[in-house]
Amino acid sequence: METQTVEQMPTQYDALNIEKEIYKFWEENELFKANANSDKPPYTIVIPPPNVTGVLHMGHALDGTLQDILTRYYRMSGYEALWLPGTDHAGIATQNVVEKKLREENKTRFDLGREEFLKLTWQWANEHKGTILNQFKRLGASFDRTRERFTLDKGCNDAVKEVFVRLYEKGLIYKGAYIVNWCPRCCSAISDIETVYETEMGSLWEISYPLKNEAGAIVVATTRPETMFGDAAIAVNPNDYKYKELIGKKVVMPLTGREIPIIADEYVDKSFGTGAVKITPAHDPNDYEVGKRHNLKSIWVIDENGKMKANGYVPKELHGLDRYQARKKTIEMLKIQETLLRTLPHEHNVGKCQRCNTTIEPMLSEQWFVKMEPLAKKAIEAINKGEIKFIPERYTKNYLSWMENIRDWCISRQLWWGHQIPAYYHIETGEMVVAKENPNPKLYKQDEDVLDTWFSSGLWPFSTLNWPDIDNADFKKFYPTTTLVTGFDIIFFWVARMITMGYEFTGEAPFSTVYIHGLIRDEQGQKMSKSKGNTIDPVQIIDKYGSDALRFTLTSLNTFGAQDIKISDERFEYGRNFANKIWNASRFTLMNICDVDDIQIDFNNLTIADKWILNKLNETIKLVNDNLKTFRFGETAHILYEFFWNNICDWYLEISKVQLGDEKISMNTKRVLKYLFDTTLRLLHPIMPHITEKIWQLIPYVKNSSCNALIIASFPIPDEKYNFALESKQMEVVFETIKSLRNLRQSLNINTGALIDIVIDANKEEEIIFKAIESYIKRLAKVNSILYNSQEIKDKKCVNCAVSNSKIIVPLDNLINFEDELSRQNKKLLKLTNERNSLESRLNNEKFMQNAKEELINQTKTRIDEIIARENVIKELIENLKQ
RNA sequence: GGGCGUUUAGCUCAAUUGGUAGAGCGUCUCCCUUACAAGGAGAGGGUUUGGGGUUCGAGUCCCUAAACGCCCACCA
Repeated sequence: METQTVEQMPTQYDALNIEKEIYKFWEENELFKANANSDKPPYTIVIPPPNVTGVLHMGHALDGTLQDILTRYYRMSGYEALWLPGTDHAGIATQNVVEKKLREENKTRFDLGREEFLKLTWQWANEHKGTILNQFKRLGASFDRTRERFTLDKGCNDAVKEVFVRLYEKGLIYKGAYIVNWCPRCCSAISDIETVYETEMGSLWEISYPLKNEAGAIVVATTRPETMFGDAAIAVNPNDYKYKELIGKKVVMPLTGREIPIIADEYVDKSFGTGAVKITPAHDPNDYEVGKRHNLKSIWVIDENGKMKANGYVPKELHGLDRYQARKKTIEMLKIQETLLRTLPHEHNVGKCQRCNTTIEPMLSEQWFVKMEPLAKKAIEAINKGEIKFIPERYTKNYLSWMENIRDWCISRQLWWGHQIPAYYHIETGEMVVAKENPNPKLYKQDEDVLDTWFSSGLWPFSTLNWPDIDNADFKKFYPTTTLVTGFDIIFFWVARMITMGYEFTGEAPFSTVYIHGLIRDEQGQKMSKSKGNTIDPVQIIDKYGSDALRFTLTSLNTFGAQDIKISDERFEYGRNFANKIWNASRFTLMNICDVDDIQIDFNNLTIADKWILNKLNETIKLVNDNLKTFRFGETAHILYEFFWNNICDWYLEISKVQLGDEKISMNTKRVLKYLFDTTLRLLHPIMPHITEKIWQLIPYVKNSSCNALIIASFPIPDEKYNFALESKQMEVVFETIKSLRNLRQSLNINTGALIDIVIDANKEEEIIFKAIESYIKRLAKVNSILYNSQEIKDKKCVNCAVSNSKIIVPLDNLINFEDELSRQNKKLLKLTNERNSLESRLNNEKFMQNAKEELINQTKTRIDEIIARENVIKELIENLKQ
């Protein structure tokens, strides 16, 4: 790393350059690389693989930051930490991108053929693979890229085939004809959870179906008149007296004249619409079930592209028409025939393809499914036994209710980009063989379909560790993984599947903890999306504010259990300002400790302030450890911010200026400063890795031969020898005194430059404390002299303030506004009196005395004594002011 | 329809087993004091969404109402 002297450090932190320099340092020294042969206990996180087509968004930035914090924390805490990176081949998304490019050249994938198309897609994927993970690097991600994986690489493909074959042999994978969610744009089946429902305003059309051979008709209500050509029956509720007589009769369909029966089925809701439903088994899931019960024929009238089929069931005028045009045309035709009775406005939920937002067409087709129930069983038990914990816990319920009502998973996709299903059909006989390899390529042809992307993602925690080779070092060392970090939006898509697959194939939980964080939203709480144009690009934020600033801000916003995290560009100023504060405080410290010796802190030569800050640091160490262990990231950030800014910067550094000027304690103060910064930078490192690494390496002596980088330095743990309860309490007097005097100066409008003289009227006990802290008071409150004899200023005009149980008197030569001062003191007194009254009423309450903890009672008594003493001081002041 | 979450200062959010509310930003004063104006010092600002209950004591626990948000289910 470049050497730089403290004097050369600019007054503003140059995040951009320093972050690049530091990341390079980590990479060149291979500090992210995990060692499968080490003796340390493992800590493993596998990245939720971002889409290979993707670019970094704020969700990744948050997710990545949290994973990096954990990885760095455990790495520093003595674990063999592995954060395993990789990308997802993202079946539909990637294929869509490549097809779009082809379309620009007026080509389709069919023009190229499967082999050529895949070649092109691989080329594209390989070109883009690096993009997103390189963007993760800007975040400071300490993942081990020597172990980087891709869900479609050879190893993952082997794992997928192994899993598919085993599940098939167990009877847990089957092929069958069912109604699936069909996306006419993607031209593929999709699973239930890839279908999102949106409420839309539509119409409910009432169509009259005349009875056969007699007068009268039955009126059905439908939202989809274009499917009527596939009707196989009209259904009514068996208990519906309106239609009792009609059950078993036939109707003649309008437009086509085909005859269909009227049947009775419980499924029909008497109160909805007209109480009569047309049944279209090939194009509606409920109708399909009804059809099965009544042995109805499935009639396809819409094809894979969402166009009307050109068959005998569909009127010629509609052949090849898009489903929406066909709907319009059908209505027109019905109107002419006067069989359309009414059109009612109707709000309903329409299923859309999660990927392309096209309206789903429920369609009967033959697909591959995973039988989920037996697999889910183990995954449910695991949670109930506590083998896997969700954090926050409430997501457990979510997960369980989904698992308990799980339905079979449609895993085949009519795409080319993905894991091709390892099923082979005999060219002549059609006999099917499911196997990892084609038994004879001359005789067998592989199934054309590929697997749902989430099928391979579901194996990610072990496929990336070289499963099914369970004897390899990585799998042995790092599986099961430790923590999974992700957003709640993919619990079902991904987490649930990893758990089921993990148990089925490795016999154990793929991870012990699932940490669920919130989702990033814009200032208004809206989801960020490109189409809304409300996205904030993390890379731009890093360029503008710095990576550590981004990380710190995101972390601080991610308080425990938060499910929305609202951000705006300006919010990152918070992190930037903090980074800058760290930078400048460190500059100050480094300048002052450049000649520090390499000797331990002399505990016999510590000042009250030293002991206070060491005590505070020790408390902070405990809090940070506790909060990081329990995934309280936002809280950790706040604790560190508060400690660094309010304790170190606002007080200790100012006090250290006094101490550094005192020969007797100067060197020991430097040692304290060194220890303080060394330790605090370690605490901050997981959240703000770059700036802390940079500064830490500039601290004299801390970078020794056994550890030349903060990233692998040990994380602080609390140590009793730094507990100084008494001195910490005494320091409160310093703070109170200085604050009171500052307050006084401000309210009396005393020139900031002017030094004042003060007289302290204290009891013996407190006088000792005040004498010990005189130098701090003088410096920080700009005091010239301190006297302890109030007699000397008896006749002077004075203004006073109460501090602890003492009185600080400031003689004034110039006039002050006694009215203002009086009201200020009265206000203070009132506040104290109110507090005392409230506390006293507690003590007077028998039940409180019975029920409250003794400690609390004692605390209350002590507090009352304190208040009384202060009240007396203030009352006296008020009397003086009145005179 | 079922489930979950949220509601605290003008805004964004804290408050770890119930002990009497804090921070950042914004506002107002003052200050370029030799680490930092991306800074320092100080001030103002809250019947903790409404109602009821348990308790000596409730932002915190229970009931209830409302508003907002999310997830699941998918009635033509």
